[in-house]
Amino acid sequence: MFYIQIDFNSDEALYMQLRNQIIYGLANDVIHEGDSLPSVRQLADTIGINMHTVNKAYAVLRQEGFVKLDRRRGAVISVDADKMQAVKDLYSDLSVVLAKASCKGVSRSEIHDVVDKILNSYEEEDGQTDAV
Amino acid sequence: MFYIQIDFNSDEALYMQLRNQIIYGLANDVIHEGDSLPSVRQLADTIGINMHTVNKAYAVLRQEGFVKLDRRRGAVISVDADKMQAVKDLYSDLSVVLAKASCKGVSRSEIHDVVDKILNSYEEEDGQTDAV
DNA sequence: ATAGTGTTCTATCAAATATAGAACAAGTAT
DNA sequence: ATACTTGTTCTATATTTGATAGAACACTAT
Repeated sequence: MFYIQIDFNSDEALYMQLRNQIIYGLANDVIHEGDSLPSVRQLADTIGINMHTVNKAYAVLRQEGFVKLDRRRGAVISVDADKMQAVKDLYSDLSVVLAKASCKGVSRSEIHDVVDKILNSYEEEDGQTDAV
Repeated sequence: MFYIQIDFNSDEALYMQLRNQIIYGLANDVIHEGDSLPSVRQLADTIGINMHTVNKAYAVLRQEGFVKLDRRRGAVISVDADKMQAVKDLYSDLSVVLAKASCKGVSRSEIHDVVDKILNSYEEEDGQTDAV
């Protein structure tokens, strides 16, 4: 298990890196709805971090509506697609980022190009690899 | 002085809130190239935080190429528009945000709409207010 | 000279991060 | 039933970050 890359020299918190990696996996169709994530202990052992750090990442993902907890199957991918909330979150997440880019002279069309480039990268990835 | 709003109950660091507010001011044309920012001590006193916290925000803004230090005028807005770097930064800043939105079912066109909505809000603001 | 720039140094306190070990209720496997 | 695994919760500790504070420095403006 599996594709997750953790950078121990990063200034980003380990549990946040882990959360992000799982979201990337979802966006790139490497992880799918209904998949079981490894147990907190197992994943912690695999990537060499503490159980509680993985648990925190899972708790965040649950809070954000990406996983649900099935007592028999552990943490299961179950995306709660609250569209209204998602658009709200997107708006606040983008505001600072776009302001910064705009100040730096990145044009509207260039911003749209970057967005498309990122979105296209999801579809180019093959989603058939059984990663978990 | 002036439009800056700090939320002491936010989980976001004060110096980062301050940095963001100044970038918002730039994007919304409330602060302009060549404007002097208040001194670290003065701004700290105005918004009720420590001098070193303001200094850290200024240091970050300098590091990111938004202000330069003029010994006679203090911190002066001077946007170093390194387009290549700005697009790179935009790309990495957007990757997690867009992955999250994409997982939540926000479509490509909806994302572009949010981007345009944010960018349009900059142009709607009048930039004639002498804020500093 | 006096006062004001940003900056740098030490210091302290609170909070966040990561680690560790132990235990719990619930479910699975044998 | 027994043993094991699931996420979760509790206490505890070490490290780092964020925010505060006071002092001082080199430089500039008046």
